[in-house]
Amino acid sequence: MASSRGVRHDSMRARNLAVVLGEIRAAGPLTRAALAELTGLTKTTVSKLVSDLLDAGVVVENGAVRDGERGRPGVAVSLSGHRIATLGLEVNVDYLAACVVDLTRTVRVRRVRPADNRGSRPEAILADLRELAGQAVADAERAGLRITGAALAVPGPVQDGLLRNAPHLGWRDIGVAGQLGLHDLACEVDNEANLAALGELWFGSGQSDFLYVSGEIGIGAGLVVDGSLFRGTYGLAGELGHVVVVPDGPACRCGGRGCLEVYAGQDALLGAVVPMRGRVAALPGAAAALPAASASIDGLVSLLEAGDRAALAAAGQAGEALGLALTSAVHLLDPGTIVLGGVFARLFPWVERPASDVLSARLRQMRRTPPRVAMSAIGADAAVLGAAGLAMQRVLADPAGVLAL
Amino acid sequence: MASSRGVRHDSMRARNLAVVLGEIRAAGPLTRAALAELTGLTKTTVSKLVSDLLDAGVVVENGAVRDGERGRPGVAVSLSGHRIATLGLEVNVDYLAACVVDLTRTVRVRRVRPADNRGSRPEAILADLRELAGQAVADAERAGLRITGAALAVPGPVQDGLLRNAPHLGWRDIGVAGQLGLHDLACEVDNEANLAALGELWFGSGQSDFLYVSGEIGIGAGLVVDGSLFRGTYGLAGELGHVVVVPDGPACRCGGRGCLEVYAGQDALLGAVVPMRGRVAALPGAAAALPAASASIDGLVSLLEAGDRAALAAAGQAGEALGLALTSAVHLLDPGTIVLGGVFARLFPWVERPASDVLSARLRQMRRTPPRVAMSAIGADAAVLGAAGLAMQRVLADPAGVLAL
DNA sequence: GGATTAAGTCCACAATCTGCACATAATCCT
DNA sequence: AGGATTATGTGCAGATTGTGGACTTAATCC
Repeated sequence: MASSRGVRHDSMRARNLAVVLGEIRAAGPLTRAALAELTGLTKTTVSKLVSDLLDAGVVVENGAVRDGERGRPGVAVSLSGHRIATLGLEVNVDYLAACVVDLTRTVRVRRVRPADNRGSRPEAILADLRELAGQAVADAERAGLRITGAALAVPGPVQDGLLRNAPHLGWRDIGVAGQLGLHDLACEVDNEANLAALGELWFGSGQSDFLYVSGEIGIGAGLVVDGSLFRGTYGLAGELGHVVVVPDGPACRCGGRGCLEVYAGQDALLGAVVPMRGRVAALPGAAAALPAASASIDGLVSLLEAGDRAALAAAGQAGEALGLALTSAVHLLDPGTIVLGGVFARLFPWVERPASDVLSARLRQMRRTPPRVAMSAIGADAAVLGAAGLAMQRVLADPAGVLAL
Repeated sequence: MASSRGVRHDSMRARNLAVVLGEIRAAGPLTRAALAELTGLTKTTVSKLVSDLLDAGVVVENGAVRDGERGRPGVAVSLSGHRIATLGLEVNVDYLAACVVDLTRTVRVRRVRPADNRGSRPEAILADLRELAGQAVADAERAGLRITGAALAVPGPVQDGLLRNAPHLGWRDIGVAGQLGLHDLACEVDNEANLAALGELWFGSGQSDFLYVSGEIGIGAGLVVDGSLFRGTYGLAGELGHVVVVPDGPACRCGGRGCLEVYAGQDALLGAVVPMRGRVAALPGAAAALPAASASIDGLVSLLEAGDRAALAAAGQAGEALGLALTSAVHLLDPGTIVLGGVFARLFPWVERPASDVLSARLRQMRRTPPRVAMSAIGADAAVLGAAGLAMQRVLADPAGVLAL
């Protein structure tokens, strides 16, 4: 219920530019005539707007199309990747990353710097990141791109631009964007899971309604409904990792008991398998520690591929627990489909079946078809890419404002 | 990502009318000068817009205000309850209801007709409801009101205007609005829980961020974020009743096991107390049936007031189970506060404490303050009132379109 | 090669908001 | 009291933007 401002002539024009640009983005190359049809504006107006967009280098004409019968062929316009681009950044536990993405969703620059950021001082890490960002921007500018915005993914909940609590970095209440200090470049900050969901939206399978499950060291999720992110009241929605799976299960670092993270977090997967009552415990040996080879997710995948029994049990249990948490999530959030990312994408062959089975068994009566559980189409870069995508959303939502048209 | 239409002159005006009207609604009586300040429009424009709103009977001038220092006093305008009103309707298991609400949120007409709609034929019930609606509209018209829209609350999930499944009515896939057949009056249909949440928003404690928990025969919830309802992808969000509380608990009618409804639904409260592992079962006698006096919620309240042990245990357990489900809901939905309505409002004194205790124990590390658990300020009419409120939202969102300004 | 069809542009016109001037109505100050 | 001051609300010319129909352009059809 934020008090909204009135519409003036310039905002009318700004809005129409955004509408036209949005239609070009959504429906591929389009002629001016088709745009007039789609937007309800007249051909005259569309012509003028498109002309401005061409001047700004946001769109290009790609030659005549004679898609149909007789009559003068139209000239299709589509997004241009030559001028406008945005910067995505990420701080995570063991690396820093930056990328530059153009309007056509092509990744133009990608830089990753391994680092051990556990328990680090924010100032030092953010100085490193600023340097990395500077390199990425320089690369992009050499390619003739203009960076119009940036966003930063961090491994923890963000409220009002403040990183509340990143347990694995040991950071609390850090005004990240301010300390990063990108000169002249607005930089939004958001949760890794939220931005990874936007990554899936922009660079993934092309759906616009899904719940992205981000299994990194913690487990988070980002819900996309009709192409936009649901953030909840304080921006803290989607904490799938702490959904209750077993009410009197083992303690979780969040203060609760039997959260999803206890059963399907990285610690649980990498050896510290916690039996869910009467299930895994019944499989002899499953509750024991896994062989040493599973000290990393790579190791675990090798064990699973080799058919190691304890590893299979661990993955199966994680899948079941995930299915239980997703059942609650489906009832509460009503996602279109479910996309497993991060660790769960790597473990997909072993995790998907148990999770789907739990989900469909429990949802059978309530929905004719339970949401499909799919694997994320993009890999570990989801969050950085999504950060660039978020910055790009700003351009598309208000090209006039961002580009000073 | 619905393809959006361009802005033309008339839509600019329509939007500005809505902006001005919205500001008057949100910030009480306001002078034209204050409106100009708030909306960013000029005094001239505001004057013209307000003049149209006065002509339409949507707002009234309420005399000069000399709120401050020197200078000519302004004339404040505020919403008028004299002309515009909307109709709220509800079909529920044991009654039909209709109400008429004016722009100032005053309930002008209220009609309830007890009925036993279990396993009934939709045609018959909806014909009764049409009659009731007709009476309410006639009452309103006698009072000089003009009904500009309607909405209908039904006890089950609604998708694309179709009532999917109302287990207690025995209805499946009913195009309710069509069968109701209100001539010339657009009628939206939505879930009882969603509309009760809007009821709380419009007629309750004045907050605009909360999760309304609707404990009727089933348990549902409606999330309001910044004054608007979150519906999920298919309009099925908020099914709190089937959030998993105990993964291997007793079977629920939804096909799942250990859902919240099993522990805190009306059946559970009225005698069929199902022990949650190792908790209630430990209280001797709690798992047994309650005395016969508890065949209704009224009876249960009497027992609780009399200090009946089994009843107290049942309410306490329901509260705990509710707390567990709400924990998951808070992590996923991030509501501002939690408002208990329906049965849980009546049982508030016995249910709130255990629910809050579970919630704060489990959220302690993740949030500085867990969401407050409050009692709904409005009673059993929440859903009908909310239905009228939804119809009113349409008027406020587009006064020009609805009132043909 | 002329008729037909459709895309894109040009130009006069219409809708809406802006900015400033001005009338109005109160308080403040002498 | 009466004039100065201050702020509200309205009238009028002007600016911005979209509209609608006529016109030009470029293709296919016959």
